[in-house]
Amino acid sequence: MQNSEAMALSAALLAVAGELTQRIHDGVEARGFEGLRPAHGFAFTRLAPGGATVTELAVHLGVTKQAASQLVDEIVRKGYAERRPHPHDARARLVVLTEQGWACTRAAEEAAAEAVRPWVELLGEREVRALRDRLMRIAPSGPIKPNW
Amino acid sequence: MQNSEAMALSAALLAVAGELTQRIHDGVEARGFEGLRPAHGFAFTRLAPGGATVTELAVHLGVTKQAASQLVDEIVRKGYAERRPHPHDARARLVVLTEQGWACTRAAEEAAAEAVRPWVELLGEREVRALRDRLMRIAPSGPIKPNW
DNA sequence: AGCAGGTAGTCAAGCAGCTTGACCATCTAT
DNA sequence: ATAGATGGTCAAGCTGCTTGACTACCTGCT
Repeated sequence: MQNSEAMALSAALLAVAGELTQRIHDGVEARGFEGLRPAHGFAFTRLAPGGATVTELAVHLGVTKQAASQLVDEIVRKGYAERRPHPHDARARLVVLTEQGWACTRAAEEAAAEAVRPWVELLGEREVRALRDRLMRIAPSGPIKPNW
Repeated sequence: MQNSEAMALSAALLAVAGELTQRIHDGVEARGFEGLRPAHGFAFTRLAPGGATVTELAVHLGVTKQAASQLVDEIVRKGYAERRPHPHDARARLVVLTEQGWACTRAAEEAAAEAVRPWVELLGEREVRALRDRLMRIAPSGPIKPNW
């Protein structure tokens, strides 16, 4: 594959990602969850399964644990999560979503579906599923680095 | 398309975009262009065709013109671009890439090709081209908002 | 021609989110 | 039992962005 093709692919991917992020963020706000940034959303996806420690969150977000701790402060203060004692480690605290946190997560899913809808109209559902499958095969499992 | 599917697609897209950004950035650095951030790369793509004014750059990046001006200061100081008088407007200045700026752009293309290579090995060139075509059809023309 | 309002760019101050560094409490391995 | 590693927080500092204010220049209307 030529360099210029690779660059065109990269540019398109980044442009789509940027717009998607914006649309999901706007959709979440429109549903009444304010004062959140996209980084909080990335945190929610890590917290959702069964909670996580600050350090785990820091690894997932690709930031220092101080930054992660500060982010947790914010979402706790706003009522989206709470710190509970960790069941197996007295040093650690398990950060889990509150009911409001779950509601926000569901709102994000709705917003994502809304953001993707124009793609379905343009490409068809079959093509969008194909896109999803290809992306999922090349998606890394490492940290989500939002800082670019 | 279900909400959960849309969310999975979004997550995969953002993860891939994040990793791609990181790889291109690393590749550019490995080729000897240091002290640059991904945002500079987005600026270069706007400057490349025939230069741009600070205000045009600001719109493209989705930031204030003050921030864009500051970014131009940086890449001028580092020798990647220069400010020339605008041919038709004495208020404006046309920011154009220097030879070093072009060299950096070529390095970014090489890095992009390198970053995409594993995808080609995994999916095949035909599939990656299909991915590119789909993404280009849904890519917006608006500002690249790197701040998420 | 001349003036009013809009636009390009810069200077200055402030802020938000991140980093590095230091520290204590607790866990784990020897 | 003790030494080192790990989870978390406090504090200070930096960087890239924002808002606000200003000058120089362009454009359209009278």
